[in-house]
This record gives sequence, C-alpha cells and structure tokens, in this order.
Amino acid sequence: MSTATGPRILVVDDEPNIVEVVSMALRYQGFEVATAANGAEAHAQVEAFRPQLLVLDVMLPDTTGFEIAERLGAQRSSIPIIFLTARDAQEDKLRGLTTGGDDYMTKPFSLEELVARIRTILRRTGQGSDESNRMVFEDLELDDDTREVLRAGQPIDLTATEYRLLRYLLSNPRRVLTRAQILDHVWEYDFGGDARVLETYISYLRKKLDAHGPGLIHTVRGVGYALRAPR
Amino acid sequence: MSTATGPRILVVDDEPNIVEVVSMALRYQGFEVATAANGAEAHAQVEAFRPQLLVLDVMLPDTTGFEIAERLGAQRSSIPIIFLTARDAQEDKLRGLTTGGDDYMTKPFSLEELVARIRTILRRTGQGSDESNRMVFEDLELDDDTREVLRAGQPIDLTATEYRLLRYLLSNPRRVLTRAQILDHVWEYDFGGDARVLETYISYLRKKLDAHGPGLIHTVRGVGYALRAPR
DNA sequence: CGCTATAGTTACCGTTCGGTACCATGTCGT
DNA sequence: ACGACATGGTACCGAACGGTAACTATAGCG
Repeated sequence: MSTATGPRILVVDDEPNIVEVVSMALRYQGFEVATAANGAEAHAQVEAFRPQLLVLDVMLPDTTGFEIAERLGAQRSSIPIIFLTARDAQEDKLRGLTTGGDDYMTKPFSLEELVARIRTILRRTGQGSDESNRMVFEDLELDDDTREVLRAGQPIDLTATEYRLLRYLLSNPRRVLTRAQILDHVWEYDFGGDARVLETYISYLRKKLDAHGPGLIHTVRGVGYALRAPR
Repeated sequence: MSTATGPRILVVDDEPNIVEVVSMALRYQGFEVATAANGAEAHAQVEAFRPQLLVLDVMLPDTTGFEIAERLGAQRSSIPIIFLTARDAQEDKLRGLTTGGDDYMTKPFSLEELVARIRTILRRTGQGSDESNRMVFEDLELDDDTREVLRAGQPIDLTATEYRLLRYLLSNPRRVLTRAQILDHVWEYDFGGDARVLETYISYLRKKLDAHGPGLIHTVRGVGYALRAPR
C-alpha cells in the first residue's frame, strides 16, 4: 500500500547532485523526503515539514550544520542528525555529537551505508518501523547489529564491501538489480572506476556463500543480478 | 510501541551540550529523562516529573546544586543526587555529601562512568532494576561492586581505562561498536585526542584477557570492535 | 558451428588500516 | 620529592582490503 507514509527526513546540502541522489534513494526506500540547500531553508523546512531525522551537510553557503543543530535547541533532542562532512575534516568535533544519538558520514559515501545508518537511528529512537535489524532470505541471515552473516547457520566472514553488496541484494530479494543500480548504491556515489569491480565482488560473494549451499545469486544476462531461491 | 518506563532521572545543567549528550545516553540506556537548565526549572521538574535520581551541575546560573539539594528538604532523602563539578572545584564540600548516598563526578567525565554510577546508586536504593551488578559473557565475568574481572575463574587486574572499556564492550555483547561510539562512551566526552589510543587499549585488554583463553574481542575492519564467542 | 559480447575467476599491487612496541607526560602514593 | 604506574601519543610493521587487469568460460546469435 503506497499511502503508508514513512518517516519524514530532511536532506540539507548545497550540492544539488547530492540532494538529488540522496533524496531519490530515500524516497525509493519509503521515506518521505524534503530538501533544503542552505540554513534558512533548512529552518523553514524543519518548521513546515517536521522531519524525524536530518541529513545535514556540515558546510553550507550561509552557515554550518553545527549551527543549525544548535539553533534547533529544545526540539533538537527529538530530531537526530546525520552529519555529512568531507573526508579530511577533523573528526573530533563530530565525535562529541554522535553520543547524542547522532551520527556522521564522510563524503563520498555509499547510499547503502546511509540508508543503513538512518534505519539504525530510527530504530534506536523508536520512530522507525519495529522491523528487526535482521534480514533473512532462504537459509541466509544477516544481522546488522552484530554484522554477522549466516548461511545455513554457519557464520561467514565478509569484508566491508562484500557486506554492503550482500545487504543491498538482501534488501531487494528476488528483484533483478541492474549493474548501475548496484554500483550506485553499494559503491561511493561518485565512483568512477571500472564497472567490472561488481563482477569481481559478486564472484567473491558467491565463493563465500555457496561454500555452504547452492547458489543464491542469480545472473540475469545483459541486465544484472538477483537473489533467488536455488532450485 | 513498548514504552517500558525505566527509572526517572532529572538532568540539570546550564550547558545545552552536556544536557544533550547525557540525556541521550541515559535514554538509550532505558531511563526516562527530564531536563532543566536552572534552579527554577529544576524545582518545577522535581514536582512534575518525580525523578528517582538527580544529575545536578553544581554551578547554575541562578543558584547552586547544593541549594537545590537543601531546598528539596524532606523529599531529599529519597532522591539521591549525582553532582557534576569542574575538575578543580573544591572537592571537600562534595565529599561530605557522598555519605548521604549521593555521589559526584568531575567534568569532563566518561558516559560509561556516569551510567555505571547511576546504576550503582539505583541498585543500592532498590529503585533500579533487579539486574545483577554482574556482567557475564562466555567465561568472562565482571562484578561492578567489587570491580573484579574473571576469565575462566581467574582474576584479572585491569587499569581504570581498561576496565571502563571492557565494561562498555560487555554491556553490548555481540554488537559491533564503532570506534566513535567507544571513544564517546569510554573516554571523557570532550576527548579530542588521537583515536589511536583506542587500539592501544584494545591491545592491552586482549593481552590480559586472552592470557587465559581464546580471543573474545573481535576486530571488524573498517567499523569497530565486537565481543564475540571464540569459535 | 563458430564468432562475439558478456560474465566469471584469479592474480596482482598500491593503499589503508590495525596491532604493538616504545616514548613522553601526568598522577598518585610513599 | 621521588619513584612507580597509568595514560595517551608516535612510529613502524604487517596484514587485509579494494580495485584493476588479464585471462578464461559461457551464452547468444548469425
């Protein structure tokens, strides 16, 4: 049912591309999304849109994400924030903020990672769905808290990229995902490298997953990949 | 929605950041939290919120924590207080108060420490959960009263920082904790130093813990650490 | 039946990340 | 005041990771 409105998220960034990419991804995930390109718009949108979570670029044309966070004052405690910052920014400033239930990510990030963090925070603050942090498909289980992956009860060790890829596949079981979709979600949004990496990592995943059972990752030639039950 | 209400705690401090950080941490721990920024608000909240414990900054804009404590009068005996004070403040005044079942901490403190003290006091006054003061994971035991740590029955000597770190890990068994989370909880909340310290202390802990058994602290590369059963 | 495009696998290398030993500073107790 | 110990910072090493590339396998199609 498409009328079920998901949690409201406000995305604030002055780079239109980021806003575009992020908000589309979040809408597709069922969130309600509003956007703002500067501090003034952000404050207006907080009033009008009443978001349950903010995705907030630290560097904005007219202010900083920190200032916005401060000016939110009392409401602040009920609106967690995910700060976006350049890779080399001093993390100390941010670190203090994460204790408040906030979090931060360094640009460029993967959308898969962002969605995962949003889900974690909303779950923690009880505003999200009471969905488990656990994804299951056939005899494959993935627990996002412990970061444990089990195939037929057997624990499987995955690297960070392998894990992101598998989680994305698991979040869209049976659906065929195109190469472009997977690259866009699992790799950093500005990844410009060879698209062949994907095949490599699919290969890695299959090797580790199928050591304990028949193949779950199905190739759809000319299109992409899909998670399907083995026959 | 399961709003299982934990013990009610009132946090009083005029620094919004402190209130923010502390109240979020306590809420996450399952406490019900109200806040106040000055003496007037504090008194009002004691009336309205009926907290079972106060976290009370000594220096407030309109009064001092001591005065608030005094004015609470008769109710006082049933509401223990944790005073917060700057490091170099006269600790003599505070020491007298701790005998009454109260406690004090100097800023900056670690959240892990604050939560531990709150738990201790609530347990003592019988208002807390009937949770044991003992944490156990596999063959690892930690007793918060005696500050004893046992691995496979063997006592292990830990320094203060090592102990806080281990306790935080034990309070989130199996869950992967990010570097930022650990630094935020185990080190003082304004710790801005090099995050490498963490690895150093993980190393110390492993050395001491794993002298009596297989590794319990598991590295999740690119993310953080988790307490896991050895396989 | 064989050619071509697409996918899979493996190997390799540069870089990053984590572990540990070592050192400087601070704190506490005697 | 001194010594011992805890804490935090630095440096260096090794391992793991990610991405590229080269080679192999396979499917689709004329």
